[in-house]
Amino acid sequence: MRLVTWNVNSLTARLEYVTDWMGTEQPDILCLQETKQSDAAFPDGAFAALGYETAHHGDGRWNGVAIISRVGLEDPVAGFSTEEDDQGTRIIAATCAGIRVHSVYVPNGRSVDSEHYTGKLAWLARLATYLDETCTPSDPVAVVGDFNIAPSDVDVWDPEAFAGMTHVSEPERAALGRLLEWGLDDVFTRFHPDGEVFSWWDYRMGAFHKGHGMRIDLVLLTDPLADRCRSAAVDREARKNRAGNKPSDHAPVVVDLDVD
DNA sequence: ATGGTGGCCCGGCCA
Repeated sequence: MRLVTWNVNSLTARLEYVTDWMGTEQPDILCLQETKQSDAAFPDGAFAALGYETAHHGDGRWNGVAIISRVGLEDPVAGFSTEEDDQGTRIIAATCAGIRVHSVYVPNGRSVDSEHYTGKLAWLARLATYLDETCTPSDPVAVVGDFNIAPSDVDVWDPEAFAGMTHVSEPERAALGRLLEWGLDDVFTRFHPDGEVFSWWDYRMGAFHKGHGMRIDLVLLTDPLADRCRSAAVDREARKNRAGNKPSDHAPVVVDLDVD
C-alpha cells in the first residue's frame, strides 16, 4: 500500500499536475494540504473518475486539507471540536483500509515572537489531545502532513541559517516529540538516518537548485504500521516543472507499507 | 539586499 502526503499549494492551480502524478505514482492514500479551496469547490469528481473517494476540509482561501483514497474511506471527521481550536481547516481524519488516517497542516508560526507561534504550539498540543481522545497507539494510525517543523538539524540545509527562527525551535521540536512519545514514529528516518533529504524548498533565490530545503512534511505511524514500512522517499522530480505546469514548493513524501 | 517567488484575488496577505 502506498501512502503519500503532499502540500500542493493550491489544488485549483495544481489539479492536473496532481492527477498526472497520481497516474504515474499510483498512491492508494493521498493526503493533501493547502488545497486553498472550499468544500464546494473541491474537485471530488476528478478524483472519483480515477477511482478514488475523497474527504475535504476547507474554507476556500487559506489552508484546506484532504484525504483521497482508493482503498476505502469511512467515518470522516473534519477539524477538532471547534473552529477556534482548528485555526482554519487544518485537520481531517478518515479510516482507509482499517487505518485511521489524519491529514494535517500545522500552522506556520511566522516568527518565534508572534502570537501565531503561540498558536502553533497550542495547535500541536490540541493534536496530541485529539489523538488521545480518538485513537490508541496500538491501533494502525497515520498522522501525515505539513508539520512546519524540521525534526532535527539534519533536516535543514543549514542549521545556522535558521538560528532563532521557527520550524527548528526547541518548543516546536518538543511539541513534535510529545506526539512521538505518545506512540508515533517518524518512519522516514529509518530509511534516511543521515538526513539531508528535504521535502520543501523556498520558491525564492533558486533554493531548490541550490539544495536549500527542509524536511517538514512528515509521515508519523504507530507501531503496527511502522513495522510494516518498506520504503520512504521524497519525489524530488515533482518539485521540478512537470508538463509545463508550475510545481508546488513542496514535494510528495511517499511511503510504501506491506499491508493488504 | 527587508529583496527574492508564487498563490490567493486585485491590494495586500500568507508562506
